Amino acid sequence: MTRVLIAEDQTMVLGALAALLALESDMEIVATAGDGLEALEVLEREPIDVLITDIEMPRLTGLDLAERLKEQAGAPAVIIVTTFGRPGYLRRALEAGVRGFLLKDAPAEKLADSVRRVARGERVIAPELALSAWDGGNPLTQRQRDVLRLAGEGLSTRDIGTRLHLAEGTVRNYLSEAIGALHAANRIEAFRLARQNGWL
Amino acid sequence: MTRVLIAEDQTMVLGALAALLALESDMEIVATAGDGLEALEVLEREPIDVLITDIEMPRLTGLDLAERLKEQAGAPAVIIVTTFGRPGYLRRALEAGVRGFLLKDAPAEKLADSVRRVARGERVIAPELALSAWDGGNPLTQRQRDVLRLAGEGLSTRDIGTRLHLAEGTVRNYLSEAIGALHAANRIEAFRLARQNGWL
DNA sequence: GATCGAATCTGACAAATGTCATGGTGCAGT
DNA sequence: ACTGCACCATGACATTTGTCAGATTCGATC
Repeated sequence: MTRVLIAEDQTMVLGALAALLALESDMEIVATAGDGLEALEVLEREPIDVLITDIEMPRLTGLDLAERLKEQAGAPAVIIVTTFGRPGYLRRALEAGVRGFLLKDAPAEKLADSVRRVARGERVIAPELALSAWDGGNPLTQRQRDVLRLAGEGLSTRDIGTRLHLAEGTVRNYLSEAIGALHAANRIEAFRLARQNGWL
Repeated sequence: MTRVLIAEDQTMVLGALAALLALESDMEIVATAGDGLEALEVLEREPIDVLITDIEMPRLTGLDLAERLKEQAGAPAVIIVTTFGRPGYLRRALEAGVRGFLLKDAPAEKLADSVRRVARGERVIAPELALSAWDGGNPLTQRQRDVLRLAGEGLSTRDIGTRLHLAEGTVRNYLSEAIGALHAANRIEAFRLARQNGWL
């Protein structure tokens, strides 16, 4: 009997996924969690074989969760199930020792199948992403990311400078570099590209 | 026996929702669809009592689908199930004669319950949104929306002008108006605000 | 310890963006 | 027919944003 924990912030999707796996006679849904912190609490008091988790959740994301578990002995095998196949996400997940990485676009049957594989020690990576993981890392430096993230919220150059304790010219420079690195035309496009690729 | 059709582009979520409703003995999942057009095809050849649909889907969105069905006689009752509780979405849905509007944040049991209610002719609106529907309509004019949408993709003023056959000054003017109408500081913030509220 | 490269900062200048004043068109109410 | 009002459209002007050349720091390599 494989003991499963599911973490997902959209309650309806969480319930639906639980219903889906509950149909499998060799699995037991021990508990469900609405975010990463709840999942950690469950893990403290229950032995879990496989943790299925979304990435984008409040308080603690699935990636942060996986990174924390990597340190611990006796941690469960982790399967990430996400909407967004951003290369940066997959890369980070692999570095966190995640054993499965699936897209919500994949057929539903794939999930139970993946749980069994991962429980056996295998790895399961969404095939459409398997290649993209190694086409280079993040093209942005730390500062470029900082600045671009704030620009994406609609802050002006001046406000970004104030927030990061930088001169306006410096902020513009980082933005310009980021725009160049991403082959974008302006800060808006640069932000969209970086976001799409999980580089922020 | 209530005959149900589900439209949702994330295959795994689709499968999970189907599994969830299949547990109910008084419902039959007649078919599932990956987008709005597929749903229309099914509706042509199968009698359906209740259509459950996501909003953001490729090719034909759930809102467009609902608007088309409004015209037709013998159309099914429609329940929208969406991630985003944007006021503009709810307003448009209500105008399209939708009978249910739920968030994916709602508990899973709520779904089967809602299907039964709308099948009986009742309306089901996510309580946290019921109020927000009437706090004023869309503050943007058609042209402001057009321009803002393109600006949000990262196009320059010049490119937007070319695309819409407008002078650059005109484009800047609409953007300026939109920025003012939304109390934003620049086009980026304006885009974010408009998007969050479903005004695009 | 000299050299190189990468990342962090900055200001001057050019280009794009935001504001404002103005005019045109169509439509509802008088 | 006239008035008021909302929306569409434009160009002149001021401000913000993007580019570029260069200075500084710090760690890796020879």
